[in-house]
Amino acid sequence: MIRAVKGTRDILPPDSAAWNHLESVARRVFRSYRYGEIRTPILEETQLFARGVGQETDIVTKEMYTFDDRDGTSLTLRPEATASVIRAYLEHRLDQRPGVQKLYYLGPMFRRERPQKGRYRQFYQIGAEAIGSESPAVDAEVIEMVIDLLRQAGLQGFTLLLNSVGCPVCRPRYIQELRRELDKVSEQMCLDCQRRALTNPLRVLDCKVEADQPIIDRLPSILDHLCETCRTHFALVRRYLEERDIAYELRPRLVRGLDYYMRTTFEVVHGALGAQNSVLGGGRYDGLAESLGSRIPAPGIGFSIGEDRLVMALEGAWSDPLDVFIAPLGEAAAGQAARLARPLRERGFSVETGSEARLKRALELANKLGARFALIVGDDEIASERYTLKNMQSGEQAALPLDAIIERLKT
RNA sequence: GUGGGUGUAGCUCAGCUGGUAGAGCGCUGGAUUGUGGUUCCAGUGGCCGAGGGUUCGAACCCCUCCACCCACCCCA
Repeated sequence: MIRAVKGTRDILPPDSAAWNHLESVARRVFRSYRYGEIRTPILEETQLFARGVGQETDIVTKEMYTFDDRDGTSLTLRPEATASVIRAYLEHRLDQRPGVQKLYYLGPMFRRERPQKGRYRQFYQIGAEAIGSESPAVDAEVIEMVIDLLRQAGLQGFTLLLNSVGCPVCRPRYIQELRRELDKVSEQMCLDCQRRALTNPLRVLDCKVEADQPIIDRLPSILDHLCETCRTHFALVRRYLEERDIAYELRPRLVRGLDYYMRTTFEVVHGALGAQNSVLGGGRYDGLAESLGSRIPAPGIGFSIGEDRLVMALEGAWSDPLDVFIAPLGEAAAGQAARLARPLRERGFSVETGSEARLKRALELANKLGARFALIVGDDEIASERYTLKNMQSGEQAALPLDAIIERLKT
């Protein structure tokens, strides 16, 4: 048998209802902050990600689905969306439009990693970007919005982690300092850290090995090495968040894996997600446009939610119950059942019409389908134009005209 | 890419020291007339992940693959 390819999966009903619910909450929240949807291609030129995400990142070096098009152009299935959004912003000169450009997106991303809990090769992200301003007030609103979204989606027990990773002025100085300190202590650390100390010292801060923690705690903190501009920016972001009553944990050790992040970075974590406890990640990326070769600046901040993980973290399956199961008795009744179904559907009720020969079978099926009501349409009903509406939970039933049925369904 | 775990019915699993498979749930039908859920009865369903080996005989032991899951790396 042909199966779904590794790391991809089918999302079937009733599970898909939870996804739809989450997506409609997200759209509603985005709209309330006046973000508009952007739909970018899933396929982009490889260069976009190589330069945007960062030549040295894991994503670019080993996780991209890349292939040559027939004309030889190298194409890649998008591993994330921010680079595409910035590309579109520049391509369509959105910088010429008034105000901050506020865009949201949702859809599949692709990374060729070993799948595990909360990690797929095709996974879904819901994200947003606010482009065209360096103001810390924008940072605060973006974070406020995503927290709002999580709340409205019904997520409980999550933690917002906040940090600043500096800018091209202060980060290199910090990394230099970090390297100096690591030279002294790295041999006491785990093998991974010894490797990281040489290749990517910032990653050492992320190490989860228990024995390394005291050592890491004594390493210099980026927050003590921010330049003046970054320091005031971060102070303001924090103040604005506090003014909005948004609780966060300061995590000077929070490092993001994509090269383009600068200044504000944040992440939301949730227990019960396994090793992949991050529900969302985001940050500011003021230099991204330039690294794509643009002369037009596009300073911005954004986030992206791991939809697969958020769905996993949301407890209780979202169900979409069947309102009415119509059980026609006999061939004459089938036509009448269809005539009754239409006005009910027009009013937004979900309706299924059965075709069971015996009422017993029809009710059995209505029960299995989880119908709230069954509507029995037989000869008596057709003659009197009063149809038997049965409440499947209580078992109560009554013969009612159509308008009364509609009223009853609303309960 | 590296480790660990697991592969038996649609699903969740049992199968003792090797004698060619079971349960629960589900699904289908029955307990007669236009009343479901509970109950009872019957039925459906499996090249025991694949290939090879040992053996009179393998779901079970050995080898090799493959798939899925979890973890590392890294990230959503």
